[in-house]
Formats: sequence, C-alpha cells, structure tokens
Amino acid sequence: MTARAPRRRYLDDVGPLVDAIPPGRVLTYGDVAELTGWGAPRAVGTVMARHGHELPWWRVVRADGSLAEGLLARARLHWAEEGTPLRVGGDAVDLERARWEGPEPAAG
DNA sequence: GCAATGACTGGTA
DNA sequence: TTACCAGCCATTG
Repeated sequence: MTARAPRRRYLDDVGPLVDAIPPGRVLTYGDVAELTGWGAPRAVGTVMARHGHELPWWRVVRADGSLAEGLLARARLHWAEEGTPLRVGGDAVDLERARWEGPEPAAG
C-alpha cells in the first residue's frame, strides 16, 4: 500500500478497531491508543474529533467511562439503543461491565 | 516547516 | 474526594 497518507493511519488503525467494538461494549481512549500502538490518548481524541463522525465514537469513552458534555447527550442515546451498561445516573458507562477485552480471543 | 489545538491520562497536593 | 499540573502525539492552519 502507498503508505504516503498519514491521515489514513487513523482510519487504518483506529477505524477497524472502533468498528470492531461489539454493541453494548466500549473502550477507553487509553485502550484504543494501546491497541493501536499510539500510546497517546490525546491523539486518539484529536483524530476522533476529525474523523470519528463515521465511526461508533460513542463506544470510545474516557478512563472514567464518561464523555465530553456535548457528546454525553448523543452517546446516551446510543448506549440505550445498544443496551450498554451505564453507571448510576447514566452519565457514564460502567467500565466494569462494558469494557471490551479487545479484538483478541480473550483466553478464558 | 512551525505553532496551536484537542472528544485524554495519571500523579500530587 | 476534589482540584490542579505536566506529558503525550496526531491533526490542522
């Protein structure tokens, strides 16, 4: 492939990963950064803000299971539709239950 | 090519 | 428990 488009790096790594997150499950920005090898949650959030419009961004939350104010309103709708386990109040996802193990065949 | 921005994270007080 | 600070890196103008 003509790896001459750094922009595609996002859709190439984060795209399929976020799209692979099953309904009712979520990943944290840190997890996405780790799984993609970026190691920078800030970068994940940045590119999400630019290209996340075509991805299930509501399946990617902060380390505490919450999201930005403006996104919570939208995300809550998707969480309800997918039956994502939320914390008391529904302002954040219950990572204890909703945290996705990742594309790996979780041994066990 | 440089500087600024951002949907974050973890540690310390 | 809550609040503030510094680090991190890709994207954009």
